Amino acid sequence: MNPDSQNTPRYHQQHQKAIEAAASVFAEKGYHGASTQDIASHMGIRQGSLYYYFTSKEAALEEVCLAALRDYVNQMEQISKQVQPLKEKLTAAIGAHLASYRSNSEALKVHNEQRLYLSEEKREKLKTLGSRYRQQLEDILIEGIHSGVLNKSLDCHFAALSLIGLCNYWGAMLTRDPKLTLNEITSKCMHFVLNGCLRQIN
Amino acid sequence: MNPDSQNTPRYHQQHQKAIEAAASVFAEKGYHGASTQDIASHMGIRQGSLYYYFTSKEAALEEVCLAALRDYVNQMEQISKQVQPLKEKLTAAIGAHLASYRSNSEALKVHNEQRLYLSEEKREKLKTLGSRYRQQLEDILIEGIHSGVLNKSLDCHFAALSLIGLCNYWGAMLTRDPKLTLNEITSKCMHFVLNGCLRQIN
DNA sequence: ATTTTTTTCTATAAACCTATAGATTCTATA
DNA sequence: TATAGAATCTATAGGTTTATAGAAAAAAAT
Repeated sequence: MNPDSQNTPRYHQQHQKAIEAAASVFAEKGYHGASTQDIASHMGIRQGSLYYYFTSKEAALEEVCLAALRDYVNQMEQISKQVQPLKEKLTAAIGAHLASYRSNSEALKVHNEQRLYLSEEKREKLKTLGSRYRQQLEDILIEGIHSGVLNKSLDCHFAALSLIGLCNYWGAMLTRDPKLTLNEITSKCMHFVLNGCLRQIN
Repeated sequence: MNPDSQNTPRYHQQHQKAIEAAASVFAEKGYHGASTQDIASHMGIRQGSLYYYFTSKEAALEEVCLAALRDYVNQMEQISKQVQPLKEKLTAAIGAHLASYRSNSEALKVHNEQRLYLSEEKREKLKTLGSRYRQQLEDILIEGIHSGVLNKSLDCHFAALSLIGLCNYWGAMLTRDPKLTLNEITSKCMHFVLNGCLRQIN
C-alpha cells in the first residue's frame, strides 16, 4: 500500500467509519467475542478489506480507545477552562461523561471495559491520556474546595476516581436501559456525590 | 455418562475445583479470551476431560456467576439480619463486597464483567438472585432512614445501585493494585457515600 | 481377584478466525 | 478516454477452538 493513500478524503472517511464500526461491535460483544468479520459486516465491506484500514485487530481496539479518550479529554478541557461555579462545572462534567456512552458509538465503554486486553505497551499510551482526564476532574474538585463549596478534608484523588467509577456504572446502564434519561441520571449522580446519604444536621 | 456419577464425593470436589479454575481464568482473560484449554490446564487435567464437569464453556460461565451470587447473597443475608446500627451494617456490606474481589476466586468479578456474554435465557436466572442482593442493600438503607441516620428524601434504589457500581469499581482496582488495602478503601467508600463532597454547613 | 463404575485421556471432526497475496473494480485526473 | 493510483474483493494458508467418541486408567464394589 502506497503510504500516501492514507491522505485521501475517502481514506480518512472510511477509516473513521471503521473505528466507529469497531467501537460498536466491541462494545456489544467484547474484544475477544467480536471477529473482524463482524466489524467488516457492520460497515458493509468484506473481512479482508478491513486490513486496508487496520494493521491488526488489536490495532483496531487501540484506535477505538484512543479516539474515545481524545474526545473525552478534549471535552473535559473545555469544561474545566470555563469560569463557572463548581456545581455547574461538575454537572457539565458528569453529563458529558454519561452522554458519551449514548452518543460516542460506545467507544468510551470499550475503553473502560476492553482496554485490559491490549498489550502492556499499548495500554501505557492510554494511561497518560487517561490520567490527564482524571486529573482534570480532580482539579475541578480542588477548585471547589478553594471556593468553599466542598469539604476541606475531601480526598480529591479518591473522590475523582469514585466519580469516574460511578459514571462508568451508570453510563453502562444508560446503554442497556433506554428508559433511563440522561438528565435524570446526571442530576441524581450530582446529588449523590455532593450530599451523600446522611441526614444533614443543622 | 451415568447420571448417578455426579453424586460421588470425588465428582463434587473436582466439579468445585473446575468452577474455581474457570472463575480464575475468566477473571484474568475474560470469557471469550479464555479457552477451555486454559481452564483445564489451570486445574491440571486435559482439555477434553473438562467436559466431564461442564456441558459447555457457556455452562461454566453460568456456574461461576451463580456460585458468586449465591455466596454473596448469603453473606448479605447474614449482614442484613444482624441487629446493628446502620453504619456498622453498611461497613460490613461494603467490606464484604470489596473483600470478595480478593478472596472469592474472582468469581464476583466474573459475574459483574462477563455475565453479559451469557445467553439472554441464562442471564435471566441471574437477575433474580442479583436483584435480591440489591434489594437487601436497599433495605439496609431504608432502615437507615427510619432510624433517622439517613436523609429522608434519599432515593434508596438509586443509592443502592450507585453503591454497587462504586464497590465494583474499587473492587476491580483492588485486584489490580496490590498496594491498596481493603480496610482503607472500605472506610473511604463509606465516608464518600455517607457524607458526599459538600462542605457541611452548620 | 474380578467385575463394574467412575474418571481421565487421546484423537479428531468441524467450525471459525486472523492475516496476507494477488486480482479486480472503482475513481480521479491528465 | 486512457491511465495511474486507490479501494475493495476473492481465495486461502495456517492456526486455534469447542465439543465428541471411544480407549485407557483408576477406583470402588462384589
